[in-house]
Amino acid sequence: MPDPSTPLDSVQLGAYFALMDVAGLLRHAVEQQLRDDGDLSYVQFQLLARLTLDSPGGSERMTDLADGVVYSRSGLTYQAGLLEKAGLVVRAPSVADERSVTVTVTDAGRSRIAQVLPGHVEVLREQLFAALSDAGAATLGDLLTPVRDHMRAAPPRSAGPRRRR
Amino acid sequence: MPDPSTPLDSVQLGAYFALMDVAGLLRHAVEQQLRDDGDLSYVQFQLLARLTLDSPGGSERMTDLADGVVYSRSGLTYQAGLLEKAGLVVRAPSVADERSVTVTVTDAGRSRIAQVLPGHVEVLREQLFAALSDAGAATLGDLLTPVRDHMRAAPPRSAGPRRRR
DNA sequence: TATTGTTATACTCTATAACTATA
DNA sequence: TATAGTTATAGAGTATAACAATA
Repeated sequence: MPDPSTPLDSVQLGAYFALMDVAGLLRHAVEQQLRDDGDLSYVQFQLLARLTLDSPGGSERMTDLADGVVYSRSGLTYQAGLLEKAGLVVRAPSVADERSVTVTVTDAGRSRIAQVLPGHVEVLREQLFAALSDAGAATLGDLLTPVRDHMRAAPPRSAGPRRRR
Repeated sequence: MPDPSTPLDSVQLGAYFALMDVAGLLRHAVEQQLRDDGDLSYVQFQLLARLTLDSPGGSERMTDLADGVVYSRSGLTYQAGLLEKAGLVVRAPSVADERSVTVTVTDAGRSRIAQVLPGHVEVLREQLFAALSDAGAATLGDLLTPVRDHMRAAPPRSAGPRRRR
């Protein structure tokens, strides 16, 4: 049961800033690599990777893609539009529900991911795993996966009384 | 000694995506809170927090601030300009080296941080620490602090042979 | 009425390159 | 010459609100 309005202790503070700093630096390095090697933003890489690796048939509805990749619907429309213009995905109305749009990776999209992956892994090895043992990586995943699940489940901040302003 | 061009195993992959997802979601939540409660971006919060909490006399050189907060000099000039326009910091030429500019938090800047901090802590408790024990937070910090140090030390990616393009 | 997705728009942020001034 | 910082500029990304179409 978390206490209400006491400050965080220095251990928690340290974990928070370390997390944000590492992720920020890593994202910066990774954006660079993706842009150089495959002309992709990180969001575009996430979308392509999810369709290529996680999705049956390489297809998914826009709404399902939005959850866990992008934060606004219009942002997803924008990114999907860029991917489609580049020939990496195709959009088509769903058969079951004509309101929905199904996004599908193309062969070009799959090969773009393949093209980018080696350099991506190289950056991760150099930047992240050079200072993180295999056991450390396992622990990190075990710690953060429940956090991700919790954050995805909980409504961001609509509930609760609004603060001063 | 990391192997050259083999793919990452699923444990490492999982840790990587969990890290990026958690940090992305958390940053989103935190940006929202900072904007609502104190009209600050996360970068501005970082700058103010660093000056207020870490710096002797609340002052630091532009160059020193840039390291570890912002990635380009012009980006820092932009953010510092916004903070100065809002009356939260003051810029003045350094006495020792007239090329340098010293940035100093004002009282308004300190009180802005104080104004924003309770809500900030609340978000961290709800989003991050609700799914992370005290021991987990300690472990997380222990794992990520060396990574941060490594990433700050190593040149991002200027060295090494360039990839396909 | 609620949901899916798009569009228009406005804004924030970032980076590159050219430039000034001091060391 | 090298370093510190600013400026101009241009581009990428995001969010909000209004909208159209289907359920």
